[in-house]
Amino acid sequence: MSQPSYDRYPLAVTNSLSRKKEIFKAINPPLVGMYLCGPTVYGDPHLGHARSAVNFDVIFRYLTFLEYKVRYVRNITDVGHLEDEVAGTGEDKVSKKARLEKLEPMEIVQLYTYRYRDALRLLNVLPPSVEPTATGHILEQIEVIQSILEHGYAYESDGSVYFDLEKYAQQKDYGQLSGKVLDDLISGSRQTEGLDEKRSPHDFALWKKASPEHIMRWNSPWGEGFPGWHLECTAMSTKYLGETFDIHGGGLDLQFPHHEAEIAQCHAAFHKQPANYWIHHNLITIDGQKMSKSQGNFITLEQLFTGEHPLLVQAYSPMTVRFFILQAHYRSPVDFSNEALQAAEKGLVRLTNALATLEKLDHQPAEADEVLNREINQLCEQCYLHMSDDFNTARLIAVLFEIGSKINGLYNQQITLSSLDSDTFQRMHNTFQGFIGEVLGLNAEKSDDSQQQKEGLIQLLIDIRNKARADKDFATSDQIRDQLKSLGVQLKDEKSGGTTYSFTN
RNA sequence: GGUAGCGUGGCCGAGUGGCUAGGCAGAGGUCUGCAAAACCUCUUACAGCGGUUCGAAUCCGCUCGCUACCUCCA
Repeated sequence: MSQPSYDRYPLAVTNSLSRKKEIFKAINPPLVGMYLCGPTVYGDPHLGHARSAVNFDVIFRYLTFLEYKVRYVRNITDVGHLEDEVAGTGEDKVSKKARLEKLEPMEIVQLYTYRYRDALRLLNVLPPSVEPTATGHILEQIEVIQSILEHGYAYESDGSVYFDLEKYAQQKDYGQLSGKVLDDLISGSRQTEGLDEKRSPHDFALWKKASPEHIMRWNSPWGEGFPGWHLECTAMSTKYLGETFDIHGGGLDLQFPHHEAEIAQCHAAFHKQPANYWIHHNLITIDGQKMSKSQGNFITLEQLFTGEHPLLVQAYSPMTVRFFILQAHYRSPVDFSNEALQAAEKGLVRLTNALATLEKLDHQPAEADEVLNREINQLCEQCYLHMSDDFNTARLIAVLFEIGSKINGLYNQQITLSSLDSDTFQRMHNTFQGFIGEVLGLNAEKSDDSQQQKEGLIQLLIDIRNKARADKDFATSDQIRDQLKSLGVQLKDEKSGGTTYSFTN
């Protein structure tokens, strides 16, 4: 009967293909297919992985919030990602790590896949609908290669298969995503040796012949080998989302060459574009420099959560990190600093305190204040409008702080609670809770048994302290409050005479 | 060199041709046994120089500074 939310709040997304904001139209609503390039699992998850996962988690959550039915595919790269893609001479990243640590490649894959998932769970990132691996889709990748060969955009050379970029660029529109022209690439490329197999240095491998010592190898029509890095995403997105799907995402650093190659492969194999909307999030910098493996300045998530890193003055909770990431728009660069993390930590406390206060409001409508009701309703409306404007979490959070101030005012009785009508109060309640919890995913951890025990103990101390206060034994009451504070529990004496508490770490 | 982008108040970070977010930090106040939290008030910015305009931080040009991609990276 009622129209779905996505019709009421049309979504604008910045499409990297056109470099413009476009109105999002799903191919087959309410279904939405979304693919995100996940990690290559050969090392510990770091801040950059967190940003990618959190940014797209919120996109996934908001689409779902708007009543789309989203199939969200986020892959795990466990083969084919070489150290030097262009020369094709680099070692496979997973293989190299396995060799260095004297482990089987699949042990490396298993170890870092679990670490990645564990870190994301702490960050309250929802699991994707499908999390496929490259090694689990060798057959599909071979099929894509065969299709590209049949269409004449690839060639076999000594047991390897390469994408014929020059031919493709002559006949199709290459470089639409990155704005790069093949001629520039060729003229700007460095001299490389041992490229006899390739017709052009920028032809990329679809299938690589395995050298005798190479461990990760599979049978194929071209002999034993392994798939090229760009290919897996084409094969897996096609399998689970179709030849053309709605949204393809990834980090800005993947735009070229990875995503450009995906577009070329898809056109060459299926004569279709893979995705209607390409969404790229910006990267995290540290002291203004890109965080990267090669610079050695990256901070792993474990280090961030424990504080054990030379650059960190303290530990930061996963929710603080999540909030820090979401305070900036996904297309803006984010520079890491302790000051910024600390500010985020405090801001998050303010927001979650307001959320707790909301639950304490006992609303009994009386005479309505129209100005106030209109104001609250407008704030609620803005939450949708900002998120529907290219997932602007920064503006959403600003509005949530404003609603939080209203909630505090209502609780302090500086604003008359009864002057809100029932609909407005309900809407404020659902919007505030929904956007903080369901959309931004900033909800506090669920309480378990030990949590309940802890809360019982705190309540006991509060009772003892309040008795001391009633007896004007402030030495005792202050001692309880000070010691609880040093344990990370902040007591607050309310005007009404009761005492509440919150956790400060 | 080619391509893309950025420069906002003490800090972080939105946004936009006129209504000039938000958070953190700082100052003062209300409340409180004292605190904490909350609330109120204050500090008012858009690199520089030109141009378009009734009006620009927002559009255009130039200058300076910074970053990313063009090699692997989220």
